[in-house]
Amino acid sequence: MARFLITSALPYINGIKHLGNLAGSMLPADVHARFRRLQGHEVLFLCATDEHGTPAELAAAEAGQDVRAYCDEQHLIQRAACDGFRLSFDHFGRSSNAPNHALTQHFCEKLEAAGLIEERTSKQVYSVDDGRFLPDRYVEGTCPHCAFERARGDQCDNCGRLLDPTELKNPRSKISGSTNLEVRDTAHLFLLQGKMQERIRAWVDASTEWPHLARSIAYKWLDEGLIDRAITRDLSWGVKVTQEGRPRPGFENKVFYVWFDAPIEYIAAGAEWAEATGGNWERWWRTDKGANDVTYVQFMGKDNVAFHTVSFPVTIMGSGEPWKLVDRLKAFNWVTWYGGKFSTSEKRGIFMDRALELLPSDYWRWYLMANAPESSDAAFTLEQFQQTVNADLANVFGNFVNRITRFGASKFDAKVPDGGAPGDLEAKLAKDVAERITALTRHHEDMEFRKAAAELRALWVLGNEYLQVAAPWTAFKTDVDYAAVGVRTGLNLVALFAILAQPFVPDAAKTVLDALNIPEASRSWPKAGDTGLLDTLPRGHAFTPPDVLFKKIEDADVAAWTEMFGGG
RNA sequence: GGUGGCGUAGCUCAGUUGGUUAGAGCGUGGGAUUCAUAACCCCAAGGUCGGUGGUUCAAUUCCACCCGCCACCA
Repeated sequence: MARFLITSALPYINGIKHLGNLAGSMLPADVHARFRRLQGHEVLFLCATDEHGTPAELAAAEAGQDVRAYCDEQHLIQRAACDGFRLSFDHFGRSSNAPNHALTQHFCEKLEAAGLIEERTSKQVYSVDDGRFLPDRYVEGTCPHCAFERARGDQCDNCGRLLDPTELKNPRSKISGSTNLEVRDTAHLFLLQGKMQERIRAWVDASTEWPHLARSIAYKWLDEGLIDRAITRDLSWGVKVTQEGRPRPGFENKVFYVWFDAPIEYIAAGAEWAEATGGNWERWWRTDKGANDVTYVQFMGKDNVAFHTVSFPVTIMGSGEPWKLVDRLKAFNWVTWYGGKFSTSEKRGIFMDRALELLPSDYWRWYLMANAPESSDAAFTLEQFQQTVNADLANVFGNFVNRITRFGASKFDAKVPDGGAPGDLEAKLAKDVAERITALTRHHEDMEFRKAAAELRALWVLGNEYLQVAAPWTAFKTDVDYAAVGVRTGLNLVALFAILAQPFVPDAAKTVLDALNIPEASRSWPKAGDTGLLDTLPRGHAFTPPDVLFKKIEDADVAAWTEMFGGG
């Protein structure tokens, strides 16, 4: 038994996430967490909403809400959607909660003590009417190079040139449209990442288990040289800046930059979990307090790799304290909607809450993992979704469960039949099943989700192939004992298939295992070398054929959804 | 613009440390079956492995350049 700390990239607070966000971090993290638990390992699976930053403030303003109230509401919405998708977080926290404030301040003070923080003054655009400093991209104006009238303060979308907001002609606030702007001096804390360059490089050198892509991204950043980075902003919503536990002089109206405090929430979510459950979070996060044997696995989208391999490690390692660093990481590409981007504003694509209104979570979970965007972006289309789900879940798995439990119920009184003895056919099946379970287990351990799903499907097919040949419905007429072997083996396969399906389709698996009256203690992952998997159910063990597991998606459904979501 | 990833059957993707007939699922066509959600099972057709050059006895697999898509950085 080992210990696994698993985190998913934190969903940002400004609105419910779409299926692409789900497929790229939260869902695979959940599948992996479930798999490790089933193997008997100890797992702490953490996630949280990332709530600070200007986009949250603007979204709140647009909704006509106070930012705190907005985040409270959005957090609950996202949490409900995560529950609906059966994401089995041990804790789903909030970066705006107290533990993260305390830890963020703690890290900053430790970094300062280590000589990695410097206060610098810079010039920034201040909007008098908005009563606030404006982030670069919230200043709009005319490009000094190409005269494009809607250039952003950081870059001109027309000519592509990088800009400084003070260069813009006729600058205005993107927030209010006000032109009453001034350039003012403002002080900020800078994290001296450059000083950590060699320590980070040595750590990346040693991180040989990372995917090639992750290491090359990290090396690219290191090769270009780490840049000292401002970690505070002139905002009110966020973590206050402190010094020796008190408000830092001159920083009373500033907060930490969201990119600094957000990853710290991974740790703080552990502290929140401890508060809620009485658990010991430091045992998971501090190598001096029991976390030495923990394997830390992170799931994220490809855009986030640099922050997880370089920026956040600078914070953690720079503190000089023995915090747990990532051991294994899994990065995903994007799921696209008919080859294009999901878009909230244009109502393109399906979002988590809407998806659950259409179909149970298992349908989405299966499709998104069987087609996970592992090697490149993966296109989501309703047609492909319909075909995959109908074929894999309804026809191959669901129908297998249905055909054998119904036959067993009608001919053998809904009890696991006695009589007969397994022969060559069953021996061959046992061998094939064992080989595929070995492969399936390896793919889960390697976090190869597409391959794991394909392997699981292949196992289900083995069951159908077996029944086709054993044909207990034919044997029943002439050789009841042989029919009994077929039914008994088939029922054991049902239980086994459901056990193996739990990480991907937990609800359906539970329905099947409940229908077969399989005790909770007997639902764990098979171990290498387990034998007799096809004859574990006691003779006479009663079961109830479950209702149809997966209803098929009809063409009319697809047509209606296409209309609804603007597909194609 | 720089860096990295990707481009393989109608669709979604494996794979090839260079080597006889390039794989899977879906979709399509045919067959078998009736326990089952008109499901399952078997068989078949389908690809000049993005393009152009190069290295090699041999390249889809290595190299160069080009085209297209994606991401990050500037």
